[in-house]
Amino acid sequence: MKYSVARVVFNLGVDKAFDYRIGSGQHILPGMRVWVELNGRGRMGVVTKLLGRTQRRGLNPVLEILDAAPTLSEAQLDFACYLTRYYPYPLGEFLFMMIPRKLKVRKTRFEPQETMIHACVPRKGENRSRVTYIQAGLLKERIEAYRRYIREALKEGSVILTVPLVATLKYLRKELAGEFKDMVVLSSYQRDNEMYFSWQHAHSQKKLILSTRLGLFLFPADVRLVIVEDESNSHYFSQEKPYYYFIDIARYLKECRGIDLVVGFDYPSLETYKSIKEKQGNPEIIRIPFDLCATEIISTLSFFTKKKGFHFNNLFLELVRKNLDEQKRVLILYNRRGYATLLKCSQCGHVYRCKRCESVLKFSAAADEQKGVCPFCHYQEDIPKVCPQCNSGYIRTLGLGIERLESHLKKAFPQHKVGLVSPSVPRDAEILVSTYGVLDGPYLEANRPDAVFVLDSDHSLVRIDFEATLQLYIYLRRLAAYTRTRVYIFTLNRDHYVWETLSDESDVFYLAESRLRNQAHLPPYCHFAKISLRGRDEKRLFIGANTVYNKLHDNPQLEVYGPITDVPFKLRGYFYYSVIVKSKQKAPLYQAVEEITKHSRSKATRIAVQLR
DNA sequence: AGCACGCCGACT
DNA sequence: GTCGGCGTGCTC
Repeated sequence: MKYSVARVVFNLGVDKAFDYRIGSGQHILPGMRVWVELNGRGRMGVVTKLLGRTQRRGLNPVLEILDAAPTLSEAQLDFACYLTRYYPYPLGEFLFMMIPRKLKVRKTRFEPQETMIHACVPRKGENRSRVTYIQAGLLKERIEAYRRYIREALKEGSVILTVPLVATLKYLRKELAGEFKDMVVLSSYQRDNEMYFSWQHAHSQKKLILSTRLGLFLFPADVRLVIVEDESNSHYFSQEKPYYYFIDIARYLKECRGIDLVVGFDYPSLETYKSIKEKQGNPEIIRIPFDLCATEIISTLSFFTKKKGFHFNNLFLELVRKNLDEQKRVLILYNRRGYATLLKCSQCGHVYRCKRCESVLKFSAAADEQKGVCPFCHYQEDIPKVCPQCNSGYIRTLGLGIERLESHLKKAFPQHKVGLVSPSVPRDAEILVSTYGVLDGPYLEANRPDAVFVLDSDHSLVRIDFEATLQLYIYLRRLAAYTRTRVYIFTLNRDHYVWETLSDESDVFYLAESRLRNQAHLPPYCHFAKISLRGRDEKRLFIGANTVYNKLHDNPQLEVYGPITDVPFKLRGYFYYSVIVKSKQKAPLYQAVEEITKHSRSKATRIAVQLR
């Protein structure tokens, strides 16, 4: 069969393929990148199919073949098509996510190494594909459990082990390097060339690939097993388009390729909890018993007073002192970065705000650089001593951040070493101060504190987010696993149900949370879409958001809420409104979202969708 | 994604 | 009158 036409897909907003004429002597295979002319300009596209002929006359020629062998395997083309059945994004969007960054740049050629595999490895039989859940309190224990699965799968093909954070990636590499010599690391933090090299290496036979979430898109054709570590971690959510829920992508890859999936966690997401409960796909479940320290809930208005300056309350001081006297290492958690939360002129009351966002600049004195910092876009500004607005008042810093907390602690405990710790700057001291972020990486597990004080547990409950309680529960339980003797939790809401369940079996909390989610029609008991509109003109955006709302409202199968203003409402010069849509059935929701995204293509207001 | 085409308001 | 913003449709 002689092919004379190549069907090409671009990374455009439209879900459409274009046909090009193959010249004599051009050897093209599906999955190759080609350079062609579209609408009068050169463009890179991916060949998805070869055809004998088409109806259309006067096809443009394929100008250049950029690959000596396909950049994308047939398995990847197949998977991209599979994903478009579940997401309202065009095929090209997914195809280009599967190309390493270096090869997305204009006209870079690709000459594969000899060892790279291109042939499509046959799928494993569907009925033989398995899911395994591994629940263990410590990463160390989970890694031990993963070893056996990696070893087995490597006999047949490659293994991808994904982690939510680069810090965890480094830790895992160190742990696994001894046993698995042929290991490749793939992460978006690598430079283009380094990651290109890793990518080529990853596509040779039978490799163990350690990666952040992009690994599931750059998978080699002989992949046999995917392991998703710390499944419920919030870093697995894609922050930009296309929005996806990472564990779903792993599940789709499992179904599409017929491979095995191992899901590891200390505490699962409610989706995963539900699917385990219902024994979906007849999973294998491995539970390693948990070893938790005691937790103490302390009901108090605040851990400090502000009469004539800042004072910690006596109970807090007493408890910290008691632990320090026993030579214990204390960790103090407070979830506000920076020194102060507000910068204000003492004379005219002028408050510093971000130039691009709807936010108040917080004050940071870290690394001895005094700056106003936007908590959302990280815009920075030097703050003068005297107010530029009224030229007379001096600038006051108000509100408590961990940097100021650290300096207060230094004053309260002058005999002891106090230090700030963040996932990126681990440090050793008798009193450590940090935000909750430290719980996401491997740092705390490797540097276990003796006692922990959680000072602002209530803050996390106030968040307008249905995942807030679960998130707090997971953080507190993790703390109890990493801490040697005791976790002290300060709260105003002593009667919140999360406290009652904290020291029970985790099932007690999960059952309570599931019941609430079910009553409130929240995931995993319904399908959920957040349609976000972005635009520079606030009024027009609001009108656009209302149009979206009205369009959806007419559909009796959908529950529609909004439009609501996002947090932050304004970011980097753009305003944000969202419409929330829920539905018992998947089909009507996905169809409605498809309609909305198709018919609202306007330059002034852009739409993004988060589906789950 | 870009670009052309066509519709509408506002202004030398 | 025309200039220009913006919605719509099309690109092999």
